[in-house]
Amino acid sequence: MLRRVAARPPMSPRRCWLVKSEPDAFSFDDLLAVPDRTTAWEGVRNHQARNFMRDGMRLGDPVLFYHSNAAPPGVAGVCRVVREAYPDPTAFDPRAPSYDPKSRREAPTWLMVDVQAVAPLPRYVALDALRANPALEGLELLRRGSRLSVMPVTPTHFDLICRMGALGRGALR
DNA sequence: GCCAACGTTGGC
DNA sequence: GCCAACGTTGGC
Repeated sequence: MLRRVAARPPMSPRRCWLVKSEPDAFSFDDLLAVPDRTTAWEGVRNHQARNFMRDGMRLGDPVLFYHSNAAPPGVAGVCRVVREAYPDPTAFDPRAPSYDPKSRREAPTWLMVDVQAVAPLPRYVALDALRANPALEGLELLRRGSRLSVMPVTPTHFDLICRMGALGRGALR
């Protein structure tokens, strides 16, 4: 019996994302080692990044995991959204570095999503390789002064970066 | 560790 | 609402 499984209407392209993490703090390998290979993306304290999580990120959306402040910086792996935006409890915790006294439980300012590791990129895709690929023109990450920690990536760019990382098709989508 | 490029804060 | 000072991000 045929069963309809499409999670979103036809012609609605799946959105893709990129998140940054400093590997010294939390690397893609760390994500692979965590129970369920799933973590809450806590601590985002930028409104635009928050809005992407709140308004854009949907269950199942694929996400590139980027290592910032690394040597070299680059894309280390792929994960996916496994829980949509919900309040970030670290904003309520006075001892947390990301504590925000202005965020109240009744009206949380800051949200987070859960992401689950899908697969590491067999070949790490370093930032200079991204910059060297003309087909990646327009990638938000490469914009001068870009500092967003959560940003959208077009499906075309997403697929290309996966291919640059030698990730076999079918790991996603 | 340096510093450019941002975002935020707060005085006015 | 302007804008200078300050803090943070993140490549190098």
